[in-house]
Amino acid sequence: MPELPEVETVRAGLEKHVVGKTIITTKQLHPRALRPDSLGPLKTFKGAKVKRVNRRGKFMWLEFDRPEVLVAHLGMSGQFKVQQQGSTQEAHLRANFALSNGKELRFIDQRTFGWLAVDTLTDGVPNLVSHIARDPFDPKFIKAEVVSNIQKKRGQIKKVILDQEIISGIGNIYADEALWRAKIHPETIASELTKTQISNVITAATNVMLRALAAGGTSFDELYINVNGESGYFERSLAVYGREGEQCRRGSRCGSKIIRIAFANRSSRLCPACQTR
DNA sequence: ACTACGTCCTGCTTGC
DNA sequence: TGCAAGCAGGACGTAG
Repeated sequence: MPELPEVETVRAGLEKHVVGKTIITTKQLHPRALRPDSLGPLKTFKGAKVKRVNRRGKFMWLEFDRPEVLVAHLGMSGQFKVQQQGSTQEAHLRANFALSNGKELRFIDQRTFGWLAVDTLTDGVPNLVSHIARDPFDPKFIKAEVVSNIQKKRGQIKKVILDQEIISGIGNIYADEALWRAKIHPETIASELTKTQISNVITAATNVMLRALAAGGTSFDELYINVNGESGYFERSLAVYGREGEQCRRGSRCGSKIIRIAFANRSSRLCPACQTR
């Protein structure tokens, strides 16, 4: 599942492979590939030259030599690939942009939770992204402010850190990992935590995402952009996600097994010994 | 204003 | 063996 590290890997890949290229033709292959509130069709970008690729949380956008930007969210299964023009089409190809260098930028999305949109910027951020909070890697992210905002919330801490309007970039996997690292039970009410505990959660989330980013970056294929959330990091370093029934990795003192509990129609994974309420 | 839940979707896994 | 139910999950709309 693309969370911040995966989206950042895609952003960096796009930056490397499409900045400076001009979009020659566009093709939308699925009705939901474009958000209904998009300011226009994909062909808005015909003849546009890519200037830069930006990101906030899990949202990214391409900027061109014109006011319109292409906003993208990968949803659950979205991918970008840069392939040779005319090469075999992927099964779930949703949109295609022919580039000036003989390649194609392809948006692929099996479960169609992802989307593209034409938008414009206000103060450097697309209007569709203006409600999203800064992520921990944003130079203007102010940790003390976020800690303060989190402490005002009456909801469960996991719900709060998944709220993209409070802190962005964290998804279900990194939320579980961060809470395990900070030894906080996901159902703890945010306002009942100390500032230090909340600060520890944010630090843990930042660190776990940094490590994932490093792993994703090294496994990045030079020839095309392909991120499906399955970087080597997932198999080696996750402490709780996908590890229910297995031993807690807290070292020799904790012999507990990772459990799974229901959370908002989904699941949380945690160590019942390390993460008490 | 805030919270909780349903909805969108496809493919893999589980269980009868 | 075959089929249906369960599960995965981000963001948003709506109901309470």
